[in-house]
Amino acid sequence: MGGEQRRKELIALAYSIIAEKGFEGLRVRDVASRAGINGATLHYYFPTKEAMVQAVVEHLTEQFSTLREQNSELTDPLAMLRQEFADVTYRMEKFPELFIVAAELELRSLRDSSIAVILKEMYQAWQDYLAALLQNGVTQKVFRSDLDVQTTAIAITTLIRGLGSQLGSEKGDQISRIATQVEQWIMA
Amino acid sequence: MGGEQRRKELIALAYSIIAEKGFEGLRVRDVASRAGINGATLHYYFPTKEAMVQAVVEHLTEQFSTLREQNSELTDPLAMLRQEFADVTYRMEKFPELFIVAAELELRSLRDSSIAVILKEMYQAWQDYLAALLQNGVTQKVFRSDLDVQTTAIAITTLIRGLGSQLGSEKGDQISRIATQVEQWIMA
Amino acid sequence: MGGEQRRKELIALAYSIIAEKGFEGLRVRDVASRAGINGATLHYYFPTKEAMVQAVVEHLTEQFSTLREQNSELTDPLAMLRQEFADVTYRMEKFPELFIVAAELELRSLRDSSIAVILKEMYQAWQDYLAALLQNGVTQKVFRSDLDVQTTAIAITTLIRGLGSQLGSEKGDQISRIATQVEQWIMA
Amino acid sequence: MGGEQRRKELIALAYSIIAEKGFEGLRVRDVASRAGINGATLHYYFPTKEAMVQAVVEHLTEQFSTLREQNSELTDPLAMLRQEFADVTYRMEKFPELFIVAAELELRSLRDSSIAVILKEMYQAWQDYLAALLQNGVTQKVFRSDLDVQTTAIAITTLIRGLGSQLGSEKGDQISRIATQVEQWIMA
DNA sequence: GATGAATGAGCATTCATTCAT
DNA sequence: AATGAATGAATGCTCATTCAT
Repeated sequence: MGGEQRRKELIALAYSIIAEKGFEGLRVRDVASRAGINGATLHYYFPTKEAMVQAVVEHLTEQFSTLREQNSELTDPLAMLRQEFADVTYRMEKFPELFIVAAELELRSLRDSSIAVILKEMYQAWQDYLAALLQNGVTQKVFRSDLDVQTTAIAITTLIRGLGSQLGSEKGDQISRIATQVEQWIMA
Repeated sequence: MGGEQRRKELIALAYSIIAEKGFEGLRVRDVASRAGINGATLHYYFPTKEAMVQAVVEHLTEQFSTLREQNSELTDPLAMLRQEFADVTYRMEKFPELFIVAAELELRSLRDSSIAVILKEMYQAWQDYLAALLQNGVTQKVFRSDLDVQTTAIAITTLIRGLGSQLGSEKGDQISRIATQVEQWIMA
Repeated sequence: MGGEQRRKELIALAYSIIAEKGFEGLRVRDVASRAGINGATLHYYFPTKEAMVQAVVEHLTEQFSTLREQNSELTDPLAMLRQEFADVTYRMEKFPELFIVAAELELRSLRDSSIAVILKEMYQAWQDYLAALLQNGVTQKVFRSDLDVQTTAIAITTLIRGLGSQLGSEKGDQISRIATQVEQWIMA
Repeated sequence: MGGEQRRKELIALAYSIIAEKGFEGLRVRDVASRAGINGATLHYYFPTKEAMVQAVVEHLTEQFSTLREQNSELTDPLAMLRQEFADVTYRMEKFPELFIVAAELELRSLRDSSIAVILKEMYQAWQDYLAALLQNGVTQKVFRSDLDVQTTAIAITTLIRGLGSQLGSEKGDQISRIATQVEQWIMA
């Protein structure tokens, strides 16, 4: 449908405006004008600004889970962990908005429980995936036997989330050095 | 000075409002009314809202560097690292706003370079302190010899910053578990 | 167009408020409420108060040059000069705001060069017209041969501008007496 | 008295601010700060802003009548008229604020009858002086016999008032050219 | 005389939202 | 689907004025 297409366009535009200017700088009119439509028309697609934001949240979770689905053929825990870091590095360079918008949403989730729920779910899935991966590595004796997999999963996701929302041109280097460190730490 | 006192009160109030509602929810009028004064009176202390925010930023950096100064008598690297985690845990429980406001500022720093400068300085001091601590530990053979101290310092600060701005009742436990893990990882 | 109509209405209302209360007394809200619309709606037509004022300036120049265009069929210099005074008298009685707003703008032009430019152009055209008229009269020996036409043109326009912004019920008489004097002075 | 001195200083400062920025730009605080005192202190000298403005009006009338008193020894009508133009030229160059503030007040007098009264008195005195001068010249057959002295007096004052509030670097030349013209016109 | 602190009323402007067309 | 026009409720900020000290 043309209508559904436009809706998606609007969501993507709102998404990039949030990345650019934060939630603070998100204006219904701006989203509309970037799409070449009238501000009033936008309300045809979203009854309210809040509804648009909700759609952006959903958009983010989709973006977030896109890559993981494709790498499911790997089985080697270390390779999978490395792939994880590679994914993140790739996304940080290609789609830095992803991390910025995520950070904006995390902050917002402190006051908006509906966002909190969705975000929690999103990050939980990531953590679970990592925890399973790590557990697998422990079982295969690739990773050290005294590893607290749950805590490590939390640590890795938190680390990555934090790195993502920080700025810096040498981000790619940084993350690869951190990846190397983490590997060293958890390897048997 | 009565005037200076009120100024500080206003900064503290703005600070807590930012923690509660984010920058998005910061209203000059709200700060004023919480202080029991007229909105116009606030402009007697701060010519502009932006000036007030700047004062809040300075307030945050002061808050941030308060505790570290007191623990300077320690010399044992491991004890110092543990103290670092203990400090953070203490602050997260007693002054969770600290981390929330910091996270708000981090996001804002993406668009406001004057904030970026101050934050960078603030975190850099922390990282330098940690790096020195870790290096000391490596030299004393308390920490493993293949430790990349710079990267580890970045990892630890990023980890803590990330944990601080996440919510959750069991935060204290989480951080102590992570502390234990990190210890295990970096010890010789 | 309904929209263009309203825009003109707003300009006319701002124009009369300036005539009534001066620039000092011009309030966006007042203009809006006289038009029966919300203050915010006015900003739909003019992005800023300053833009509205600019539109008023343009309105004034249009008003100012309206009559002259109609009298272009006259050729006798004396008749044309008399017509000029008659025009002014007519306008002073029918549209006294014209002169008051013009005087307000003249004062404002001392600090706002964009207004200065427009006013200068407006008055220059008038002076040029008068100078040509006077020169014609000199050539035709209707006016005295030692007449400094440029200076006289300046004197007459300045005189009229000054009279216009002065108040007084007997203005009509005054101007006709002055007209008679000026005639006497410049006639051969 | 030191107090009376300061009062005069404040009036002079308000006077120059009006010349600079118009009534629109007159701020009690600005006047005070230029005098190096607190805005509240100014209210010790003037109960209200309006009272200060009234004092400025009086100041203007004093300024206005200063020069005339000194030239009373002249008796030749033509010399006196020339002196009048010379005075005006001198003032326009040395104290252009005089004419600007006068123009501001003229406009204000349209809405403030108390100012209108004072201004009318001020200009009337000038007109009366000029009318007497002209009448004297007619009697002495220096000026043409068909001169309408009242009207001419009005015309000359209006002309000068108008020239004064117009801007332009070549003002001095302009006024002397006009003076020459007027002389030519009214001489026998 | 002078000031710091406070205030109320007001001001231009912004913004999400509504609705007839 | 789309828009022009409108609105109410805010928002940051200004300013003359007040008053205790």
